[in-house]
Amino acid sequence: MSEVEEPMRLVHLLRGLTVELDLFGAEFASRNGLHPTDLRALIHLLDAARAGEVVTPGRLGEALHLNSAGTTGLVDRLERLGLIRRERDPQDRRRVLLRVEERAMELGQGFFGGLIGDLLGAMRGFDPAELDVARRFLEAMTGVVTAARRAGPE
Amino acid sequence: MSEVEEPMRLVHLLRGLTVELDLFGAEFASRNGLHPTDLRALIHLLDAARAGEVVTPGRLGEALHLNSAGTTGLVDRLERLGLIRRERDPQDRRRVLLRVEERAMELGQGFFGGLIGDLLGAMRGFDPAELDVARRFLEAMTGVVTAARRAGPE
DNA sequence: GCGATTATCTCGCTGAACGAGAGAAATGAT
DNA sequence: ATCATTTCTCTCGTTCAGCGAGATAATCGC
Repeated sequence: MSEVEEPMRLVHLLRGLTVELDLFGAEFASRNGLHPTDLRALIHLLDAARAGEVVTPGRLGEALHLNSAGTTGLVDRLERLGLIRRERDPQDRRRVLLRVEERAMELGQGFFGGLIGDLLGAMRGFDPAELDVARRFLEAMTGVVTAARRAGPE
Repeated sequence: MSEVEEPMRLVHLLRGLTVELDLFGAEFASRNGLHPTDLRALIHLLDAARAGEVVTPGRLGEALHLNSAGTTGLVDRLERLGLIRRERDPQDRRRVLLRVEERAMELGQGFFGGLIGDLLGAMRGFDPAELDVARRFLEAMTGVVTAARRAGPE
């Protein structure tokens, strides 16, 4: 194996990993009557809820690159599924706050819980120094992709 | 930082990385008038072409989890875009072979080329032993996700 | 040959997401 | 204070990816 092969193999591993994660999410979504977009929205809402942030339809649509009409449809869907609740903001009554229901938390737990546990389990096969290398590596790769995205894929 | 925090941070890094890669792909796709499915199909076709394998609509649809009607639509789209060409298999004239056009190769190069170069560049900041750790780490994580997917997300 | 199987495509439909724009509430200038 | 502007959400009508059902055509097994 030459010295060029090893990094290239890592690139393919990265790609393969993202494909697997996507498929995992897609299968979970379809089992629960969710569309890919719904799952992405749910993840975003749960992240925000955990960070103690308030999400409005506008912000959600922005995060998912949906226009306002599509966002309304998405919020309607999530509300119909009992995952979120609309609530007028008393401070600024133009705004609607999206409250995450208990059911959404449970669903998120079902999605992430098991997988995260397994990932953490697999990480126990690495010592702290190795995990630190992995962290630096992932940070470096994420930085590259983020930068490339900002610059715009040519 | 406790010892539990570090692995959890790695989980979030992994997730963040896949999100960034997805967004990168989605932006590239929409810039070129492609749907997410079209890009996934293109990647699949280019991979197969590089491996010297022949792809038929049936196999492509299977890989992307589309039914036959959806697959026909997808192939129509790709053909209309001049990315692939339909060709009857002379051996088994029920089958159609999907030939990848030059244009698709160039498009794939535009998508992967720059990003891969940047990723390889960033990897030069790691010595061989570290890259080996990263490889083992990614393989372990991929294994977990693949296994979880087969078992079925609960 | 002839029925069963395989591979692809056609038809009609559903629904996610879009563009355009309406409607309500807040903000700022005069 | 009032009126124009801006902000936020939602409605309407449309487009199009993907689905289910089934038609069509070629191959294979007996």
